[in-house]
Amino acid sequence: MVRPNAGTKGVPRLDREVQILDIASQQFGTLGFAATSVAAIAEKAGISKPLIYNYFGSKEGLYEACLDRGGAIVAEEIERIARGDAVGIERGMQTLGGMFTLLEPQPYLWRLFFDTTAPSTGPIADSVALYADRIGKLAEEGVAELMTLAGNTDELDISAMTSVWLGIVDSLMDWWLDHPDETAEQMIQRCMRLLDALFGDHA
Amino acid sequence: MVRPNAGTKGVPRLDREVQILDIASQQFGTLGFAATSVAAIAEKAGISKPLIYNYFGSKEGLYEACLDRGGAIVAEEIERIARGDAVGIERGMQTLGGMFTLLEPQPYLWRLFFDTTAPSTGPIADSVALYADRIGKLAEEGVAELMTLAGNTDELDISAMTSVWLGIVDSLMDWWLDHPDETAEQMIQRCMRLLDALFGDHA
DNA sequence: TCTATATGACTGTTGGGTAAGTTACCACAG
DNA sequence: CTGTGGTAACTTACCCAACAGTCATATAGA
Repeated sequence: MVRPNAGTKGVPRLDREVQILDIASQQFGTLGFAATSVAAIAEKAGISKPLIYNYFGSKEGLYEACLDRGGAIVAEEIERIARGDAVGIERGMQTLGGMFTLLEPQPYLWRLFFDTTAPSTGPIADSVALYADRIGKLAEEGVAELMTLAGNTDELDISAMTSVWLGIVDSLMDWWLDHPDETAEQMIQRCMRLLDALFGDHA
Repeated sequence: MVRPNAGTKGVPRLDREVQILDIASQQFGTLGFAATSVAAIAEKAGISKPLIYNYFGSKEGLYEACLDRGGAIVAEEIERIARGDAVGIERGMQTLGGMFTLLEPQPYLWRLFFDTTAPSTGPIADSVALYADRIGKLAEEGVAELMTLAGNTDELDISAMTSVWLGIVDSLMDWWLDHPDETAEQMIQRCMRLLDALFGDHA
């Protein structure tokens, strides 16, 4: 039987993997794990489904690979900023700015770590937890610092405030996805203005 | 053929509908639309799947019914508070308090309106949009008020701030779901303390 | 007997995952 | 400079489980 396209493209595995990860990250990040189909990713990449399974083993394996690639750069950037000497709100703003700059071409990467439709058990949950924890830990550390300065060291308060902070970052990333023409710099300026509106000396 | 249970329960339709809506709302609200299966709802209710289809027509119809029931009370409460004379942060805190009190037994109801796994086209999207808009409009109105007081009337700024505000409510509801022993009153007190930590006169 | 309440058993589709084979290319023996 | 065998890249066609949705039928009570 004639299979006119089998094996004829000759794209090296590593190149193909990068291409697949780019497309998969975008799909997972915008639609969520559950709503993303492997077949759709294959079609967007112009290849067949089995090639993806050959390279990544399973849908979860593919998601994990996306996480590993995206998580590394995001966590490193946040850690870099955490090593600086900014504290409280200032540290928060620096972190936000770092995220905007880092994720300028692909704000959806942020959502990989907090996708509620990802499986909550199995190896993927561990992997998600790893990065979510790594990011969450740093967030919690920053929040705890701020709260301590304000004289509040209640653990549940800190936990709730961390959740709120991550929710704020989340919603800003969502908003950015809905306004793709905004540059990172514009987002940073906008956040400054929002902060001003909250903390400026008005009644 | 023997069907020992068919038609023997004699539960009036309205009672059954309420029971189904209770269970469905909880499942949709905690797992999301996509991850919830009608069969699972039927099993939890101790009835069969066709009865649900008989009463609600489709999975989307069931979701819509959940929305209508939940949306009505949530939107009304927010509107009630909006009619009051609180403005700015104060109005925000009152709204939060109202939500906590209203949703004390079922914080997951909040998530029905902002479920990203719900279909984005068709009648369900309209229904979701209806309530999300109704809630979003009031949020935007409150945010615009606050921003105007601070001298900022930029539309995109207001849009972003509204998104952040809804994200804050969202993350507090999520946190509450993870800490089911907290009472509404405790949540309100906690939010007060978080607000203090942010706006108190510390360095 | 008529109607509301209810069900077991089915269908069709979607989507994750797989088996088996095809094509191109490269290394190397003759 | 040719065959020949191994391997990497790739595909078609399929399997199977989960799940939305349906049909025909059964029970109980007015």
